This record gives sequence, structure tokens and C-alpha cells, in this order.
Amino acid sequence: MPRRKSEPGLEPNRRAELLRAAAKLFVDKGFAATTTRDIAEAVGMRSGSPFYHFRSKQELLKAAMIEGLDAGRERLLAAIDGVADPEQRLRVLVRTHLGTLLEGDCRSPLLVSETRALDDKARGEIAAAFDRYQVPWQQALDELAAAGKLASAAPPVRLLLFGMLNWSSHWYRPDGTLSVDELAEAAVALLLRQPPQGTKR
Amino acid sequence: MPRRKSEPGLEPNRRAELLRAAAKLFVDKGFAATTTRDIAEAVGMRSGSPFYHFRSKQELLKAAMIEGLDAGRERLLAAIDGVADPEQRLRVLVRTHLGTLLEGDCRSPLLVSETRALDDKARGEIAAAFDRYQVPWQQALDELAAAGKLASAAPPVRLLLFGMLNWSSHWYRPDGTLSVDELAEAAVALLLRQPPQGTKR
DNA sequence: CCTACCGATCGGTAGG
DNA sequence: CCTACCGATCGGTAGG
Repeated sequence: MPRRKSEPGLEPNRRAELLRAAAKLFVDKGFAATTTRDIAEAVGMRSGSPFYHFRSKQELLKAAMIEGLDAGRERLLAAIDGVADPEQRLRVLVRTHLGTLLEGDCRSPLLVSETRALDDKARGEIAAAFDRYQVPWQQALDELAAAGKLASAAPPVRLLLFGMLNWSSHWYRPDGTLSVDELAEAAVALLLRQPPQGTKR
Repeated sequence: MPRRKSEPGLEPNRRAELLRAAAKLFVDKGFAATTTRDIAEAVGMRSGSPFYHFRSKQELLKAAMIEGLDAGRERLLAAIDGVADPEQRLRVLVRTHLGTLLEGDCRSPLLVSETRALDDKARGEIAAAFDRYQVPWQQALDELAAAGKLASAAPPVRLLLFGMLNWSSHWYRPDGTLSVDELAEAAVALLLRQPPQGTKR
């Protein structure tokens, strides 16, 4: 529980701190159940101060989602850089995505359901960020289909895949017997027609 | 917008009406963003009256979840009654589940994420209802694995399957080009090793 | 970014 | 199940 004072707006990462704290609280408690006071307290501010950085609680959610998604996208792109084999690339995408979801601080993809609190304009901007996030996925799926390793690469396949992965946040327990690596492998094995070499080694 | 008066507690389905309205609102707006006044208004009561039927807003959520899950389970059991072939049975389970999720009034499985608002005891009771719901699924998966139509029937497979299905509520649009039947078929095709005859007919 | 504050809303209750 | 209501909380703002 940090509790420091600082000069007006001269610390450029207080905004980022607010976003990180907000994202975490929104994921854990939900948007409506999180108060702006919770967020302020998490970064050692007074109740009114978040509104110096963001116009409204909704703005905070919107920014947390978009910047979180774009950060996740950077992580994806860095991870698949130079990975030519589409099967291996998919594996890396899945593992990286699960890392963001289950191990990260800032599990933004999980906030989709909270966008119902936003207006159409904000929802549109978030949808655009999601589209950006999905590009490398669709590309890998298309290549896999072209190589005959996937029966179809139609959009529902990508969405069903995201469903498998994202829903795991509801049941996955880090202290259980299933590692994130194994979970990633299980998801990939379900997707690909012929079970990859690493299924059960 | 119903608006009737009635005698104290003598209409036995007012409780059920409250539950149905609550479930719908909780799914659409989330637990925290739904007020007990919203729920009261949806069934034509005054703001204080839901508390004649339920001790608290949390009780309402708990009851809506458990009774909704058990109703969904009845629907599942009725649908697979007499279906001996496990592949066909899985198909029926998937289609029925998607019906509950995407076409029903009372899409209780979607409320999992809202259980964070409840205490451990209530969460335990809901987890038990979920376990009951999953029994016929695990049974079908086991039979499919035994018949060699599924690489594995370990628990993650069932959970990944539920993920595919449940997450669809975030993106599926009834007015789009994809019918619920097609979505069900796509999910089953992803799961089973050899694409079933009906993939693209 | 803090202090001090407002107006609105909300879950819940007493008493009938 | 309604009326009338309370105490607490919350998003947001003025003014510095």
C-alpha cells in the first residue's frame, strides 16, 4: 500500500500505474464492483485524484483494455518473430497468450465482458484493438489450413480457439497438477488434426 | 412491464419470476451493475419487495445459478435420452448447451464469473451444481475415447470444450451468417479426430 | 494531485 | 407485498 505525495502530473508513469491497478481490479472484481477509490488506494492516491488523469471510470476501462491488448500484441509478435513453421508458431501464440492470461498482471483479454459498461464508440475502439490482436492468429491458422494440418481456417475456428484459451481463466489453478505448458499443448492438440509429436512426451 | 398487485406470497411463481428476471439481468448487465430495483421493476414489484422472497441480492444470484444449472441439466438429460452412439450424444449435448446459452432466457452457465460476488459456501453449492451438469459430458467423452474417436478424455478436454462453447456468447450474433447448428457442428468437428460426415453439407 | 464536498443511488429494513 | 425510509457508498467536481 504505497502512500506518497508528488507534484502535479510531473511523474509520467502515474498514469500507467493507475492503468495497471485498474486492469487488475477490473479483472478480479469486475468493473462495476471496483470503485475509483479502490483504484486510487492501490496506487496511493486520494479518492478524487484518478480523475486528474482520466475523465471517468469508463475512460480508465477503455484505456486499460486498449493499451493492455496492444501490449499483449507486442508480446505475441516478439515471441513469434522468426518462427517460420506455422504449427510451431501457433504453439508459441497459444503459450504466450496463456501466459498473458494466467500468469500476467494485466490480463486484458478477460475484460471483454466488461465492455458492456461502455458506449458504442469506446466499444468500437476496443473491437479494433482486438482485431489487431487477432491478425497473427488468423495468419497462422490460414497457413496451417493451406498445409492441410487444419480442416478449416474459417473465422469460427479462431473464435472457438480463443474460447478454449480464455475460458481457462475460470477454472485453471496455478497450484494444480496441470502446468500452463501442458494446457497450451492440450489446446493445440485439440486444434490440429494429427496429434503433434509433443502431445504426451 | 407488468404492474399488478397481489396478496402476500400466495402466488407461488412470483419467486420463479424473480429468479428468471434476475438471471437475465445478471447476464446482461452483470451482478454488480444490476440493482434489486431493476429486478423488482422487471416483475412489477416495488423496490423493497424482492427481499420478501430472498434475504439478499446474493441469495438471488445463488438461487438463479443453481436452479438455472439444474434446469439446463434436465434439458440435457431429456435431449440425450435413448441416444446410444456417443458421437451423436456429444453432438446433442453441444447443440442443447448452445441453445441454453444463445437462445434461452436463462443462460445460467454464463454467470460463472459473477460468483466472485458470493462467499465460499455459496460458491461451493454452485460448484456442486456445475459438477452435476458436467456428468453426462464426461461420460460421453469417456466413451468416445474408449472408441478411439478422441485422443484423450482427460478433464482439460472437457474444460476446453466448455470454453469453446461458453465463450461463443461473447461473439455469436444470431443475425449473422452462422447458425447455431453450424456453430455446434464446428465445435464438434474440432473436438473429434476425423471430421464427421455433416461438416459442410 | 489533495481537500472537502455534493447529489444520486443502492441494498436492505420496519411496520403494516 | 407495499410504504416510507435510513445509512452507506459512490462517481465526480471545485478550487487550490
